[in-house]
Amino acid sequence: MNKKYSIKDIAELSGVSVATVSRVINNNGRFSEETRKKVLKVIKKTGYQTNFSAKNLRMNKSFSVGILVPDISNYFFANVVQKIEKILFNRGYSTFICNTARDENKELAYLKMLESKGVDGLIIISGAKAFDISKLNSPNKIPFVCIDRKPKDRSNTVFIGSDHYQGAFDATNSLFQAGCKFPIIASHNRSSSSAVDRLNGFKDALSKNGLDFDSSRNQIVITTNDSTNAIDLLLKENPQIDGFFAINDSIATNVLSSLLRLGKEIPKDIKIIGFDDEPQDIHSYPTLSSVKQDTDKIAQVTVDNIIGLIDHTAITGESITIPVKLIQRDSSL
Amino acid sequence: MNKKYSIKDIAELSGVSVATVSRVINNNGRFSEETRKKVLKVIKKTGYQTNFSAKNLRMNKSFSVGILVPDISNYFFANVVQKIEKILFNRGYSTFICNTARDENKELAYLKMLESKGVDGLIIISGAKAFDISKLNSPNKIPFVCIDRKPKDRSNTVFIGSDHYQGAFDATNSLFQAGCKFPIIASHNRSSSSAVDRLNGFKDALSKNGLDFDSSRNQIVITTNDSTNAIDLLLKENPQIDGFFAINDSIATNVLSSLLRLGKEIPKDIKIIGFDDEPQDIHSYPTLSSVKQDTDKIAQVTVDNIIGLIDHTAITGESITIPVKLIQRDSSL
DNA sequence: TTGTACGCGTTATCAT
DNA sequence: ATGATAACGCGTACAA
Repeated sequence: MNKKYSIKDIAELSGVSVATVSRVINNNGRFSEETRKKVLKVIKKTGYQTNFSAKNLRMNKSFSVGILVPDISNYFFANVVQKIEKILFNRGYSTFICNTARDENKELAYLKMLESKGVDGLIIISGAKAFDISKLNSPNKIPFVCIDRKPKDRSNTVFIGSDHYQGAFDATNSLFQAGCKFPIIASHNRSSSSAVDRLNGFKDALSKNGLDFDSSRNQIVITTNDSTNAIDLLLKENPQIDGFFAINDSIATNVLSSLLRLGKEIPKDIKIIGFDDEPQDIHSYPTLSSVKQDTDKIAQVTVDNIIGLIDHTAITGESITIPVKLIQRDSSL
Repeated sequence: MNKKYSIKDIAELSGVSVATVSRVINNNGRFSEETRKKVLKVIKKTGYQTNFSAKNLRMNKSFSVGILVPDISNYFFANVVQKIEKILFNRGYSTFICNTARDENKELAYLKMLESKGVDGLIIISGAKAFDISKLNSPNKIPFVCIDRKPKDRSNTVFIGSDHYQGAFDATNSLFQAGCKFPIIASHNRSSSSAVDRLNGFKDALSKNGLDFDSSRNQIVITTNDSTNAIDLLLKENPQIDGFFAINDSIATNVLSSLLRLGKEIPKDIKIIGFDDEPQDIHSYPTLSSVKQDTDKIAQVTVDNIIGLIDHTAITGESITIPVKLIQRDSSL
């Protein structure tokens, strides 16, 4: 087993000073090609690696960022976090991924820890409604970007989100185009800015097609794992219902299975479109239509902006909307 | 905005030396109750937080661990990682979650980075078949535990895995008990120790019920998103097939939708059981039976062991098997 | 082009 | 019970 080498060891082994080694490693200052080769050779031979604790301390920079995410086992979140982490790694940053479980106290605890660890930047995914960076001690010090849920004050951050409104609008509109006369929206009981946007898109698509939104007839809130009874009731009261726009794919599959259980034929009797384009959508029967968020783009834009903020090459106050795409499958044809 | 306080500032503000402040913070050495109160008061007022870069440098310990995971958007992995991260955080450790995408080069790159960042321990989830910690520079220095996939050499690590064999055996056996005469296994084309264990469990359940395993008739390897044709073919050749044990839920739903597409009735004509108990199993139609891994237990045991190894209160060489549980739903009744 | 010396914030050792 | 100080590994201003 090898021992752990420090920059001092490298200096001694290559017969130069630590300053020179440092310069070679970081390509700073000037040095002869000869010493460069000599030093690099020793580094290679010894397998020397930078001690980041020392470097961080000296430079007051950690080459790491923190990501706050509500639930990493949610497909959309996992997907975008994964892509962000990959891009960050390729750009020399490592990532603390923190699962807040939608708990504001946890969020704060994580933020303090991340601040203490000296992260250079923060990525907040769908944070608490009242997300407030000012709870931290060095508020103006740590730059942060927000994804998915609009923060209260957008002036000191960059906001990146999908075009939830347009996605909902397109999905609902396509239900009409496929022949639906009375589509409704199936949602959960959490209120996030994305959920609000999706609801608005649904409403506007309704009115564009000559219908007024009535929450008692055009909306169902799914709160249980088996919503068969609730849906049965609603359908009995409103037999004209012939389409569902679900606020996410989990609710869409929930609705789908309930409808099948009630003997409905999909898409003949009732059509369904979900949101997020989860992998299993192609394995449901019938296959599930869904609105796909561009997680590649979201991740790329997020990393560009957080690193930009860290390097002072980007500015806050921006609000970036990423287009979405409706994926038509059997459930809405 | 507050400035950033160092231990030196706290010392000055409370009229003691930095040494005393350090002692109070870490509850080391001895100090009067009076100074303790005084110092803590200043800390509270200033919002002082430890600078971990400095602490790490001094103590040669980072209070952080790295997790290598093949694919965080896989439900099982996301779930166990999430729980591990939570427990670690509660025990004062932060976590670098690294997505290796089943790429050995990436795995190595991550390991080097983590080593450089000075992580105190490593958690390897389902790592490369040839996972070899000796590629690192300080091999004997960083303790690690392995989850899910058995490492080549188990003597210098702790291995933690579900009882895949028993899960597969129970699932297959329950198919027989539900009336199946000729169940087959649906698998993917990756070979992992867990996949091998599950296959063996399936085989043994077969022979216990008087059948010999024949890979051309008792096994189908799913490689595409739509396996309808392949399944159709196999069913035509072997009309006696009346049950599927799928190696995971993704393949199970894939098979399920194909069978429905082929006009089969589930579970009347053919019964299905999957593996991992993913959330959407209860939203498929019919609901999907599955073998549930105890991710709570896995996470807890993992953290106990890695911290144990770090603190030298645990030893390597152990192999811990976590029981699984068959969840019966409509697809196999 | 290269070397010396200092400081980053913390903990630990040795005094007092 | 408390204080002074060395040491951790690194980057850099300044000197040579």
